[in-house]
Amino acid sequence: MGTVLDSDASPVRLALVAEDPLARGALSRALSEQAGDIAVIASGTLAEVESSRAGDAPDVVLWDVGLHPSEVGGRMEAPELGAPVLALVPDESAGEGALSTGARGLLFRDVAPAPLWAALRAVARGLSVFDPALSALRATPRAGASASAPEGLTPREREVLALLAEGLSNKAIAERLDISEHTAKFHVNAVLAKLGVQRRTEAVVRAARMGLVTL
Amino acid sequence: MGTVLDSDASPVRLALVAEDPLARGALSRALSEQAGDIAVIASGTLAEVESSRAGDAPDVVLWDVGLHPSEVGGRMEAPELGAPVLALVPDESAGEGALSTGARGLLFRDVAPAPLWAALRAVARGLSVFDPALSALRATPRAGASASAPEGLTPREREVLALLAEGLSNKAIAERLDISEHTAKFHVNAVLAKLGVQRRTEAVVRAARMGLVTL
DNA sequence: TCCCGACCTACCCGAATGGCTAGTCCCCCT
DNA sequence: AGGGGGACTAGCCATTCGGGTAGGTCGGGA
Repeated sequence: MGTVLDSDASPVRLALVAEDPLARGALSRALSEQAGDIAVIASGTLAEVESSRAGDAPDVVLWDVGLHPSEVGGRMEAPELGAPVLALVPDESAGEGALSTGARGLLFRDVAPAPLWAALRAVARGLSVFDPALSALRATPRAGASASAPEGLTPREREVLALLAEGLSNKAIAERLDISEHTAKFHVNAVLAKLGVQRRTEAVVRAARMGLVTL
Repeated sequence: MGTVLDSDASPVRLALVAEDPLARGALSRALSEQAGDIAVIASGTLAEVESSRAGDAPDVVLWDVGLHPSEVGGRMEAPELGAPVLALVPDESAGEGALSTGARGLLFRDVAPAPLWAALRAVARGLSVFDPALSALRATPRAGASASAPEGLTPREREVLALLAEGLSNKAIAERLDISEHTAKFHVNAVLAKLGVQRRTEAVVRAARMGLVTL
């Protein structure tokens, strides 16, 4: 942070951390298709990136925790590279772990490119960024209250439920998830069925009562 | 989403809401110095912007709650312009209030330009953005936050709102209140209008957040 | 007295919703 | 290799919603 000019134009220097080469490649490729104000200065597994640390530290670390973060080992080990970490998680449970390791932001792994770029820049500027569906985790100790039935609900359905709780219409949900309105309806129906209700409003109320979503 | 290019290049359409003309001017000026991918399509006080709503809705609302949001009146009234709201608050206490009105992001008023741009883009993409010092909020069970405005809502409307929060259809509400379905719709519409929402689900969420109903 | 607000009823119409059936990928598990 | 499940797309159809407009009654305050 210094001159006036660096305010926005200065490229964001990014360190990309992912154990899975495939995921790393996909992210790296997607990143490179960017206008150019995001520069990948390091990429590799956690060990690789931490060792290859060449003089200049990144502005932000994009950390893909992978599909099965729990299998990796006892606890999740977050990158420690002197920069805020934006974690990509497969689901809510992984989000808790990532947060506890100090992640500054939390997005789902399948986030669309545009939001990802925006999030990276925001985190690089020192902000915290969350997917709305994950923002409930913030500082929430999650007192084992998971009790309810997240089971039965697939990840996609939980995602839809979260948007449902935002009061979005099917069309809006479709746009947000970048799927067809038909599919959005499909998922909404699945949620309604699994929650045993007829109306989306009911679904939101029940979900809120069960702690599936945070209003 | 279609081409690669639209992913990030598409300009963000912003509505700027601030009661204080000075603050508005400062923000507006700062905004205009931007590269150009943020277009201010509306600017003014809450009332002004909400009324001048010209056809196309913004992608994001930048809302400056001012220096003394508590003095304004009993409760904070958030912009409801069909877009996620990024609130600029003077301190943590104001943050709680802003959150309870549904703000999607929370930054301090004196945030630097760069983080602000980044945050605006992220919120426009559907993400939640917080200043790290504020991200711990939300966990607080909206202590004094309730206080809200049962005023504005007539007794009958509050009654309808309660049934709305049960997920009842217009017909069901009509039967429960022993009035015609037409009348039920009438009251529901009144509630929607007074809460500033389009969908009954939204109404329930907002009402819950404001403490008007208990889920 | 007259006006106003709360409350109630009614009709029209386009959009949204939910319910149903059906089909395609893809991946995992047996 | 085959089965099953999740994610996605699709069309059809009846109902519900939401918005707008246009009334009606009643009680209280100006």
